[in-house]
This record gives sequence, C-alpha cells and structure tokens, in this order.
Amino acid sequence: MITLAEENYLKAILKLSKNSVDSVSTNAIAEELDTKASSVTDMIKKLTDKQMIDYVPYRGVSLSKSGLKKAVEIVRKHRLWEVFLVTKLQFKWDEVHDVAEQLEHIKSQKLVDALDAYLGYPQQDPHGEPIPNKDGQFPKSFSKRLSELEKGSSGQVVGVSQDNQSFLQYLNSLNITLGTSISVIQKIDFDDSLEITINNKSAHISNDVARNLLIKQK
Amino acid sequence: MITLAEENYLKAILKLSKNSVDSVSTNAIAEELDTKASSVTDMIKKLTDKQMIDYVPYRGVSLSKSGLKKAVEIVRKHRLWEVFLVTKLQFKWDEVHDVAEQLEHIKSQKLVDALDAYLGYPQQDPHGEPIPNKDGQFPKSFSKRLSELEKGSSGQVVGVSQDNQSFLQYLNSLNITLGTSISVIQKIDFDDSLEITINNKSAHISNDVARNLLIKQK
DNA sequence: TTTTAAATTTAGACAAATCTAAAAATTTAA
DNA sequence: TTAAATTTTTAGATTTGTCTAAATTTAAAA
Repeated sequence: MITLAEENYLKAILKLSKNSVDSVSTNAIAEELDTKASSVTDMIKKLTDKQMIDYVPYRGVSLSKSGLKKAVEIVRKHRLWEVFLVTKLQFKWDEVHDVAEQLEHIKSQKLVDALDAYLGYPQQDPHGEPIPNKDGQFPKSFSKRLSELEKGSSGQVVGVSQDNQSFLQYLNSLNITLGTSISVIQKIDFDDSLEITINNKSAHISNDVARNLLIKQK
Repeated sequence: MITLAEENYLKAILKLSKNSVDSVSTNAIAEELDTKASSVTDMIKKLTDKQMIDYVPYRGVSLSKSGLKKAVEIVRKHRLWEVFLVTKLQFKWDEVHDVAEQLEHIKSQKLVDALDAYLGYPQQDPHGEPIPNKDGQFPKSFSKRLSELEKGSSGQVVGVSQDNQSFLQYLNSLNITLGTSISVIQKIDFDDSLEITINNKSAHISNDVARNLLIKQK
C-alpha cells in the first residue's frame, strides 16, 4: 500500500519531469515539496525499493512505469475534484487547490469513476489543465501559451499552467479569468514582456505571466 | 492541529458514549478501533494534553466540550459524504462506509458547508442516522428501534444504527431496505426475537437485528 | 588541473502512532 | 476479605517521515 507522503513525492516527480526531459534532481524535489534534501534522499530509497522510481545515486530519479501510472492517477483525481468543487459547489478557481490536495488522496476506484461520470467526463480542470482519462491518457491539448503567440494574434484564456494563490489573485486583479479575450499588441524583445489588450483594455504583462496563460486561438 | 488518528479516537469515544451514560473504558475504545489497550492509553494521554477529553487513570474517559464539538463535526462530515455518494454518485447504502471513513477527515469548513447546501441540508444519512447541523445540533429523531415496537404495531424502515457490511448484506438478503414496511406479529420472550412481516411476507429475526433497525411509525 | 563551491548522501536524532511483555490497579469470586 | 481474574498502565521497541550536521561526490572556477 502506498502512503500519503509517497503519493506526494510521486506527484512532485511527475510535475518536475514535465519541465526537464531527463531525470529529476534531489534538490528540485526538495524545493517542490518544501522539505530538506536529506528527507528526499530517504524517501527516494523507499520509492526505489517499491520500484516506483528509477534511481542512480547523485544522478537523480525518474518515474518507473508503475510510478508514472500512480502519479497520473493522483493528478486525475486532483483535477476531477477541482472540477467538482467549481462546477457543483461554486468554489472559485483560486480556492480549490488546497482542498483538492486533500481529496486527491482518497482511495476508491469506484469513487473516481463515478465522479468522472457525474461530472460528464471533463477534459480540463478549472485552470485549463488536461485531465487524464481512466486509462491514464491525456487529451490532446488545444491551447498555446500566451508567450508563444505572434504579435497581432488573439484568443481566449482557457487555463493557466501554474495555480498558486498569488498568481491567480494577480490575474483577478487584471480582470483575466477563463474566457477572457486577449490580443498581443507588442512583444518587447529585451525582457520578453508583452503589450496586450484584455477585453479591449490595454495592459503590460511580464513573460513570467504570459508563459503561464493558456490561450485558445480561433 | 488535530491528527487523523486523534480524530478517529474522538469519533470512537463519541460513539461509545451514546451507549453508556458515564465514561468510556480503555478496552472498549481498543475494541472499537481494533487496536491494543496500551495504544489507547498512549493516545488518551495525548488527547488529555490537548484538552479534548477528560481522563481519570483506570476510570476511563469522556469528551470535553471541544472534543465533543470536534467529534460531532467528524460525524457530520461522514454522514454528509454518505448522502453525496448515494444521492449523487449512485452508490448503494452498503458501499459508502469505507469511502466516507476517508472523506470525513478532509479539512475545509467551506467544503462542508457547500456540500451541505448542495445536498439540500439533509437531516438523515442513507442509514437513517441523524446529521448534525453546522452548529453541531442533531435533528430530533423521529424513529424507534424495531425491538422497541409493541406487538401488532408497524412502520417503515428509515435507517439502521449499525452499518457494518455483513449486517447490511443480511438485510439485503431479507429484502429489507429503506422504506420497507414491517409489522410486529409476535415477540418471543425468552430470546427477545421477533416474528414480523416484511412487505407482508413473514420472517423471524433476532433481537440483535431488531435493535439495529430504525422504524418510523405512521 | 587543482581548488572551491554546490549538490547529494550518510549518520544519528526525534515525534507520532503503534506494538509486546511486564507491572500495577481494580474488580470479582471463593 | 483474601485470592484470582481482569483491566489498565508502564517500559521499551519499531516504523514512518522528518530533521541537523557532517561526510562524500560531482560540478565549476581559477
């Protein structure tokens, strides 16, 4: 049986694996989970014993087949619960994260499947992140990062690729929410920031922000 | 912050307090939680330090004001989640217990309140048990135990006061479910068993079973 | 290519929750 | 009202997950 702490490590490793192709470092995991490198090393050994990850000392880790499967299951549960909280219980999209962090650890295959059906098999969570299906497959994404759009092009916000509280609150202050129309007016070369319009009102945002806004073009 | 184990102890003490008026013994808690008496003593000390219970060594424990409040909150969450599972996700009433045991530990006041509203402020769970409201107050119960009915009287099943798998499965085999009409034909003195009719078909049940069937009389 | 810096692991410790075995207190019975 | 049985507590150990401090390995810089 897999423990709660182990699940959180697997999830962190999956998340970090998406950024870099190769293996994930001890320090990166420690930072992601706000813990110490030595604690990570300890847990790495446990997960290696359980064959959830592949580990070469000093060289980092990567998810094994069973570890990947488990991690994707947790992501699936997290995102389904987020959909539930927003669509059924009227939570705001920036209020769901902490609760979903708890709900993702509930163990019941029947529950996940029933919840999925009840929600109508959603393909994206309230932040626009794709929801893997029962077999662990992710739907093809149909959105781009705002930072990747050409000057002059436009589209609608369908999600964010980062969901920490302060980022979402910043978006709220800019009046950016799901569905907001955004056009790229100018791309500033030296810092990759953007001049944009938000529902036809102009604004200036950093590349950091633009990189985490998912846009669907017409 | 209260831990998961502590929550389970508080819930067990609340449950046992309902049977006996005075304090709850170490052994009774150990049996309820399927653990050892020495483990119970250890946990009793922790809960006493946190002022969740009152404890006199060798004399047993009782819930303090804050301990009672916390225990009732857990019961409330457990029963609300059971309602959710049955009414929204089409779980059977004998399938909900294990999942609700996990869901009851999710910490979010907003979630509990939103769930309560979403379910229409139910007063009973799928087993007929009363659901305390936001202030911890239980609705007045309007059901009796079948074992307490007079010979000749009748009513409908509105719940059970025990929800272990095998009991619920036994009820299923008797075709007893929520809403089933039952009449008391004869009360057998020497073992307190009952001759009854279930939807007009006669049957014989032990006092053990009758004591755990909640009946609403017309 | 040494030296220095950074990353990682090891060693040893701690808190939470549990256990077994033994001791102490309480209850029951002779 | 003692003796026996039962209940409860204590003592000491174990597992999980974490930590600090020190040692080791790897990477970067002089």
